[in-house]
This record gives sequence, structure tokens and C-alpha cells, in this order.
Amino acid sequence: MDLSATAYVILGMVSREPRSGYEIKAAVDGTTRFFWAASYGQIYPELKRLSEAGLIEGVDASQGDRKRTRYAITADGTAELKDWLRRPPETAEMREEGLLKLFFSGVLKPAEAVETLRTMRQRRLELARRLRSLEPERAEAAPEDSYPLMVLRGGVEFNEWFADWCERMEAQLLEPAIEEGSS
Amino acid sequence: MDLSATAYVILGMVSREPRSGYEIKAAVDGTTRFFWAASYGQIYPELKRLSEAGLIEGVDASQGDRKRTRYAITADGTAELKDWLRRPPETAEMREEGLLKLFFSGVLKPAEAVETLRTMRQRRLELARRLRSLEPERAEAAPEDSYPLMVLRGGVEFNEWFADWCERMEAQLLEPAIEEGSS
DNA sequence: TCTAGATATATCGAGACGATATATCTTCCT
DNA sequence: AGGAAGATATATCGTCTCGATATATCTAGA
Repeated sequence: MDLSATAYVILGMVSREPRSGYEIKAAVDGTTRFFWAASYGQIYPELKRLSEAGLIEGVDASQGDRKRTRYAITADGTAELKDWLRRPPETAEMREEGLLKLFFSGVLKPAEAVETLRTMRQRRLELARRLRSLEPERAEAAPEDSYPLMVLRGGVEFNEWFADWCERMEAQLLEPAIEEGSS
Repeated sequence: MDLSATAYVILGMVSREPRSGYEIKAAVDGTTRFFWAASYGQIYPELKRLSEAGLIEGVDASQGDRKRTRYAITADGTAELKDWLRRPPETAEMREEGLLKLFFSGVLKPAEAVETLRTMRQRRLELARRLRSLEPERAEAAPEDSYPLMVLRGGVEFNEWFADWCERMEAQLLEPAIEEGSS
């Protein structure tokens, strides 16, 4: 079976409890979005494909005129999810506009390049704070499954590390004289 | 002016010296690819657009029947690049399939989830080693412009931090008993 | 009663990625 | 000298992805 990584996000999300496309999107936005996002434009077509492949099963959960289909994982779907989890991860990408700007900052004065570092640092600190505030609810949500909390804490730590790096680079840019005159 | 971030990568790359599309691709692959990639499918159309907008200028550098156009940045292009560098960075994304797998690893036994962490760790250590080996040539290439080297070293540090995190999480997964029985 | 916002599904255009087609040039081995 | 392999150079294609938006219903509260 050859599925996109986004297909596995969906499989994983419905493996915990049956969910509608809307609920999957909300779950992704609240959890994996920081290292793997998914849009409606991916989710709905993928739900159809997975349903046709027999990996998930749609269950009507309409209320009155409000149509809704919740999808549950099947035995085949669970097997496929486990297979994927056991295969080594491949994709690992990053897009950081701040680093890109820093890379080309030679045409600016150091005092200007420092601004990029300050913005990056603020963003990372803010994100770390936001993620940290999610810890309690994540810990309560599913105490038997510690992996989401582990990943969440990893996110906090990463963002704090990044903020610290920005701070150190800022200091380095502002005192270049020491290295220069010593040797 | 409203340009894509990839357009600025191109502007930045030709601001150092005139380059062909092929040379830009090679330069990106050797440097910014780790936090901002660019494909031929983006580069060639973008070179046309930037040329039409007067931000870069094509200079014929053909040799015999082998056609080649090198692009140099114009005064307008330099102004546009600096403007962009002074604006705060926006995009910051990450796609890490390993973290995604870890997130859903509750359906596996801990001994299996550990494999994902081990693979991630190995990949990060290998990348850190590869980046570290580029430091000398990067330092020599343009001693007057320290930013590329700063970013490169940041990459080394980031990958080493990540590898270390994987190692710690692995240890945590293999000895969960201590926490359990203490309180 | 009215309105704002949440729930739910679906689709569109723009952009990006990876792979590949085409062609020429250079290098190096036999 | 011949020939293969690989580097240089430009271009394009299909697929995937993103963000925004259209449509419609339901809920909560002013």
C-alpha cells in the first residue's frame, strides 16, 4: 500500500476515536500542525480514498438536516497504520524565513541583522509559552498515551533552544571586536 | 513589490555574483536547502519575472552552441532585497515524519517506538557531521561575510540538539518504571 | 428574534516539488 | 581517436499542498 503521509495522519487521528473531516482538521490544528499540517483540500479527498480502500469506514452521524459522516478505522486500517509506524521515517524538512534572511544579511549593517534575530527569538519564545500552556490538558486528555505529551514537551524544548541560539548569535553580532584583535 | 520568498532567494544568490539558473540551483542545494529549498520549476520562471521587473539583468554567457544566461542584480534589485531583509520574517514551518510517527506510537509497544527515535537520531547525527565538514570551505569562501557560516553552525548545533533529545526520549521510554512507582 | 460563531463538506487557484526530457560540453579511460 | 560518463543548462509536467472561500446548518446568547 502506498499512501501519502497525510493519509497516515488521518488514519492515526481516526484510530483513537471516530471523527468527521472537520474534527480531524481541528485535531490536527491542535496537535500535529507544528510538525505536520493538513488542509481540508487534503483531508476530504483522502477520506474518500481511504474509505474506498477499506482502511476506514464512514458512519452516518447526521443530526436532522445537518449531514455528518464520522469515520472509524477498520482492522485493515489499523494494520496499515502499524506497518507505517514500523517503517523508518523519511521526510524531514524545514522552512525558516528568518534563517534565510540571516543568511543574506551581509548586505546590511550588523545592527539591522540583529533585528531579524530578535524577531525570531520573540516568535520562538511565544510559541514555547503557548505549547507549554497546553501541557496540562494534554496530560489529562489521555494519561495512558504518553507520546503526544512527549512530542509536545519536545516542541517546547526545541523552541526554547532556538530562542537561546538567537540570543547568543545576537550577542556575537554586537561584540565582534574581541575575536578580531586577539590573534 | 510583492514577491515570493523564493524570488528573494534568487535575488540574494545573484547579489553576490552573476549566476545562471543552474548555478543558482547548485548554490541553493549547497547552502540554504536545509531551511529553504528551490526547484528548477520555481527558479526559471522566477528569473523571467524578476528580469521583466528590472530587478535582475540577464547577460549572455554562451560558449559556442552552449547557450547560457547569467543574471546580475540591478540597483532596483538590491534595494528590493534590502527592503525584504529589513522586514520581519514570517514563514516558519517544519515537517518531521519521525515526530508524526512518535505521536501515534501509542498503538505500538515501547520497544518498537524506540526504533523511530533511533532512526531520527542517526539521521540527525549524520546530518550534523555532514554540515560540520562544510565549515572549513565555508569559512574560506567568503571570510568577509560571516552570516552563512553562522547559519551553518546553527544547523550543526540544531541537529546535535535534536539527536540528544532523541537519545533522552529513548532512555525515558526504556525505563518508565521509576516514575511509575515513586509517588 | 436576530446575530455571531461553531460545525460540516467541498472546491478552486496558486504555488511548490520532484522527476524527467533535451541538448551540449568536458573529462577521462582505453 | 573513440566513446562513455557525468557536468552544465534550460524547460516542463503531473502531483501534491496550501490557503481561502462558498455553501449550508446548527447553537448560544443578546
